[in-house]
Amino acid sequence: MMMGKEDLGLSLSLGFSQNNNPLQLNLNPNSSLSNNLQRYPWNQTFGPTSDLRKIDVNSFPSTTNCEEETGVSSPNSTISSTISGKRSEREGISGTGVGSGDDHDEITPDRGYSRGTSDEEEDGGETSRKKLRLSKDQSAFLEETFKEHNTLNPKQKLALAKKLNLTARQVEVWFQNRRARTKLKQTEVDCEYWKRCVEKLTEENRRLQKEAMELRTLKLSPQFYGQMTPPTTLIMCPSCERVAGPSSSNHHHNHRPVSINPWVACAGQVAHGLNFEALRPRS
DNA sequence: ACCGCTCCACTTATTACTTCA
DNA sequence: TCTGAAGTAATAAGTGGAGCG
Repeated sequence: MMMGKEDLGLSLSLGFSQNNNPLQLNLNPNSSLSNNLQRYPWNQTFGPTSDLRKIDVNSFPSTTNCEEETGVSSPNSTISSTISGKRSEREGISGTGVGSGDDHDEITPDRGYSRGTSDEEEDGGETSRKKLRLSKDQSAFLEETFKEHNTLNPKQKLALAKKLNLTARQVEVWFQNRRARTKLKQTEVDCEYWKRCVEKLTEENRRLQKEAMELRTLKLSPQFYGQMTPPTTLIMCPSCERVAGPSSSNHHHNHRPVSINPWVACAGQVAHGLNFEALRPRS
């Protein structure tokens, strides 16, 4: 809110149909992202043309093999990462990283950060975890990659990591967090949508209740009741589902009584003008 | 059954920023 | 106007569980 943060560039899908969204999020709990994407949709790693536009190289250590240097205690390695069981089991101890052929860039036990600066190294013995802030260029590149594919296969991950001078783990974490942010954002958008639906329905309900009350009043007053036309069956056009009064003989279709389903839209319209399409968030 | 891997949900820690006295 | 503490949002990273091959 008050942050001068760079825009995340969340080109979120604001619609519910997943057909026309650049960044669709499947909120169906039964379908995981990985399933949606058929695991690894982009069959290749980054082409040679996808260069690193202005990556802030100055903020990186000169070596590109930062991940291999990690046998030394990284200034950023933490208690939890050293003590921790699971993660080090997964990525560290085995040391095999991803099972791809890229043996150079495999994840190493400490998952050392790539931007260790001299002042950070001062507290080499420190156990508090230092948090890396990705540079703008790194973030931008990750963001663009994410726009194309929100998951990475191991090769792509490694290639991206190499490109950005990050560890594969950092790239992985970034993508995980990014997916989480996207999902959260989508949830917020959905929430807004349903809130507006409820408001609209409440309003409509109020209106109908008022109308019913008026009708009841009319019915109870004999002077009006006597003049009223007999109760009529609401007639709805089966094709366009518009309510047509019995007198509207000039309607373009044949009429027969059909139950009115207020939820069924006809050409974007819903009975009584309740149009939920209009409430749908747009991207 | 076990293993290695990835993903997600939840959480924590850190950083960058704003506000205010 | 400057300054430092407090508050806040964003986000990198840790952790554990589930699912899959």
